[in-house]
Amino acid sequence: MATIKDVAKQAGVTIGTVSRVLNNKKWVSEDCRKKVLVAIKDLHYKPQAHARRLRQKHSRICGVIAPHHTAIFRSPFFTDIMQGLEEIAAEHQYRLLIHPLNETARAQVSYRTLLGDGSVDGMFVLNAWSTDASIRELTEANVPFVLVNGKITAQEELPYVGFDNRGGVKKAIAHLVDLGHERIGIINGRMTTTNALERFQAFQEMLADHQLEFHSDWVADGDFEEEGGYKACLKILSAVRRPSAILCANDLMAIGAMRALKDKGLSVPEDMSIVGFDNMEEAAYHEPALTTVAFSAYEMGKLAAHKMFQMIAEEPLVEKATTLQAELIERQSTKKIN
Amino acid sequence: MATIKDVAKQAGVTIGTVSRVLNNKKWVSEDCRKKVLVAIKDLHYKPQAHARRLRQKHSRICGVIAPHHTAIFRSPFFTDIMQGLEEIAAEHQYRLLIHPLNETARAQVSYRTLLGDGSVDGMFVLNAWSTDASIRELTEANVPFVLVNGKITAQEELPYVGFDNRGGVKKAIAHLVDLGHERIGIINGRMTTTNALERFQAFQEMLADHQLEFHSDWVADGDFEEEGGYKACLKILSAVRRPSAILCANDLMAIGAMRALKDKGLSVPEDMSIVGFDNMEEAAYHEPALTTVAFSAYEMGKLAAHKMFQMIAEEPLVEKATTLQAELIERQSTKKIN
DNA sequence: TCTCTTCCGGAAATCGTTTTCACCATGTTG
DNA sequence: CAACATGGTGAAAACGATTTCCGGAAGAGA
Repeated sequence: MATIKDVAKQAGVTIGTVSRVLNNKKWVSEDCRKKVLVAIKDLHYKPQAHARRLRQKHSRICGVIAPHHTAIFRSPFFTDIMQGLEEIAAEHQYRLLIHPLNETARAQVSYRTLLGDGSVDGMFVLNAWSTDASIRELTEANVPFVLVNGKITAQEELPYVGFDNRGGVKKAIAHLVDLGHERIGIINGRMTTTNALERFQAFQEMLADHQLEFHSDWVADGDFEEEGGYKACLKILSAVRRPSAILCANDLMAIGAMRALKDKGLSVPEDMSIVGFDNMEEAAYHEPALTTVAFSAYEMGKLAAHKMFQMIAEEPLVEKATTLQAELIERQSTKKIN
Repeated sequence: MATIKDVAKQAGVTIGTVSRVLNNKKWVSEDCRKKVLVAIKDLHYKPQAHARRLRQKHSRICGVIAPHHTAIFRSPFFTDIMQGLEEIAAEHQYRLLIHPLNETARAQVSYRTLLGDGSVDGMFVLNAWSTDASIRELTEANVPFVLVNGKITAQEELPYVGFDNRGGVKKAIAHLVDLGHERIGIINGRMTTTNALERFQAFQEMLADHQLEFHSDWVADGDFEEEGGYKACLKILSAVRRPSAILCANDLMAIGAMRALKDKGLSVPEDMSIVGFDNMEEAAYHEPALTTVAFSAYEMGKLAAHKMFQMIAEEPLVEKATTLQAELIERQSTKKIN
């Protein structure tokens, strides 16, 4: 490996001069610059990243971590976020360092440890749990970070990008009310997540706003999984009085719920209207096509990255927490009630 | 930020001693070790990664690059590979550095530049094109690398992990022959990729083996996309004599092909048998369920990572190129011919 | 008591850069 | 002509760790 010394010797100058050429600094004669450039090319010289970073105190690398998930690459949701992060990172010539977490590491992830070693200029924290107090370590680490699609319930406002769950639920409920529904149930996601929490809270508020009945028999947890949605739906169907519509906190559970309905001999939307969340690809192909509240995880990733690079550039953040607007996509799984 | 000097001062020892404690070296008294440990904890000290790496010449980081693809996180195929990489990396306490490539960067990616700066201990190259001669730079860079799911057509054998495409095609054709098919068409993927190339070559050979007719009217390119599969199928259907079965180089094209057949009023498998590749999730749900050749991208990722860590440990590779076996999954899209 | 290990701490070199500072020519101004 | 900018260069000091080498103290054996 050629070092800067070799280049200097070859070009007949000192390493200081080589460094100036490398970093496009002023005060290098055209003559000298050329000599150095030739030497660099001849020796296939490439500055050592670590040496450079040691001196410069930054790495052009951002970390990505999802503290509560094992198979980070398995979920289209995560990967959509990362695609957004990646594209904006590329624009800034930054790279993404993925922090794998095995079973033991996840149990006791220390953000101070992860950030304190200076290997990243910033950190994206994906899907943090609302109960994860250790997030607060991030603020002590003195490294910019952005919480994405999951934040802790805390007093202080941390840099955050997420979905406008209230707005989404509002649109969904308004749609169902428009169609004449008065008995509306909900299949929830895991309540440690921000999205599940906010969707459920908004659900309750919207029912109150429309002066609709809230019935605990019409509430079930589905854990954001297809199978969970199936079971949750069965539970709701076992109620003495049934709702006429069910709001599902994501599409996967909605598909599970529709499977349960089919198994029980009920048809969608004739016997039950279903609304999902996320607008995943299968939602459009499903029979019947699923009415759903659409959010873009990809856009969320881009937004998060933009926020990050503002912080890295030490520009003031116009808003600490940003939410993405929801769009209701009406398909065949909801129907006017008679 | 506390440095090793601060810790040394606090503990009343020299930095050499602190370093020995940090790296669990011998010749440190229990007494002294404790003092240092306390100081480290008190000061929230974390060794600077870059300084350490500068000295130690390795980073516990592996790079991941997909030189010919923009949206690396968009394909379940890539992300499955990465999930495999990630899990094995976690076992070795390695992290993954994703190299984003924007339009301009992709055009002139230089592996020498990417690897020469010493920021990664190894590099995974995903889906390299068979025509990409610049891959050869990797060998000069003196950094371990593994080609995954895509290799160049070259004399020398490079470290590679991929699918046993021959075996897969062999099983698919044998299955169709068993069912009595004699006229078999193929919808190809992009021919710059190893998988498409190998699948097509194997297809031709297997036809010859079974002494079946090879007809250029029954061959079409579908670019690995759903829409491409649709168009390619239409092209094949326009032949004067039609095949009775079509092999599709991936499931996405198979689904497109089946859509084209449906549009033309033909039914699968009654009028046409279809075999796909990859066993993507939708293949099982599709109506009719798709018979397909199953490969596991996830396993491929794990295998690639294992190979990588063998190389990093400087153990001799038992085999340079490894291929994953295929499994034929028979579903409803193929049928015995009368 | 002397010497020879054995065990451990401290000083200094090193990794490969960037950055600061000093210096020397030149040319410019008072 | 003195004083003073100014552009170009080299020498050396960081950056924060690891690693090597040296030497002192303690303990053992003669």
